[in-house]
Amino acid sequence: MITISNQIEFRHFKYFLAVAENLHFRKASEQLYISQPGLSRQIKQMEEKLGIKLFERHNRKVELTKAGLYLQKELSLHFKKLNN
Amino acid sequence: MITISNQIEFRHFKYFLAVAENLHFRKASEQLYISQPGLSRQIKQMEEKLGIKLFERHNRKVELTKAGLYLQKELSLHFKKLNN
DNA sequence: TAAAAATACTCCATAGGTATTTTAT
DNA sequence: ATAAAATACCTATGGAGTATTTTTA
Repeated sequence: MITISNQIEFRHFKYFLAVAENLHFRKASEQLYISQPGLSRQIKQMEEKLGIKLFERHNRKVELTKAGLYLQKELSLHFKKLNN
Repeated sequence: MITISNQIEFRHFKYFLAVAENLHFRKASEQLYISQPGLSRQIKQMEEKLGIKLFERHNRKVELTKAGLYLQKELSLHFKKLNN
C-alpha cells in the first residue's frame, strides 16, 4: 500500500516548488494562478502534515530550511518523471 | 511549471494501482478503505481526464489495457520514490 | 509606512457514502 | 440467480477567494 497521499497531494508539491523557486509567496501565487492566502494556507498545511518546517519567513525574505532544500532537490528529481 | 496535477491527483494513482493490482474493484476498494462506487467513479474520472482507457471491464473480469499496463509499470517505478 | 505573509470569513466544488440499477454469466 | 461495476442522490469537507490584520525593515 502507498501511504504518502493520505496526507500530501500533488497540489502541495506543485505549490511548494513554486515557492521554493520564487522565494516569494505573492509571486509564486501569481505563477500558480491562485491567491496569495490560498498558497500560504496550503504551504502551512503541508508543513503541518509533514511535521517539518519548509520555509523560514523573515518578513521580506523567504528562505528554504535545510529540510525544504532537501525536499526541493528530491522533487525536482522525481516529480517530473510522472509527467509523460 | 508543473502541469500534471491540474488534472490528476495522488489519489488517482493510488486508486489506480490498487485496482491494477487486484483487478477487482470491490477488493481494491476494501484495501483502500473506501466504497466501491467511490473507487469506480475516481477511476472513471481518471480515465476521462487522461483521455485514456485504463481498464477493460468485461463483467466478472477486469483487465488492464495496454495503456494501463504501461502506466502501472511507470508508477511502480517512480511513484514510490516520493515516499521518504 | 509600506511590502509581504497570515488570519477571518465565506462559498462552493467535489470526494465519498448509501441505496439502487444495470449487466453478463 | 448472482456477482460485480455503474449510476443516482445526497452530504460534508476543505480548497480557494476577498477583505483585513499582523509583522518587520
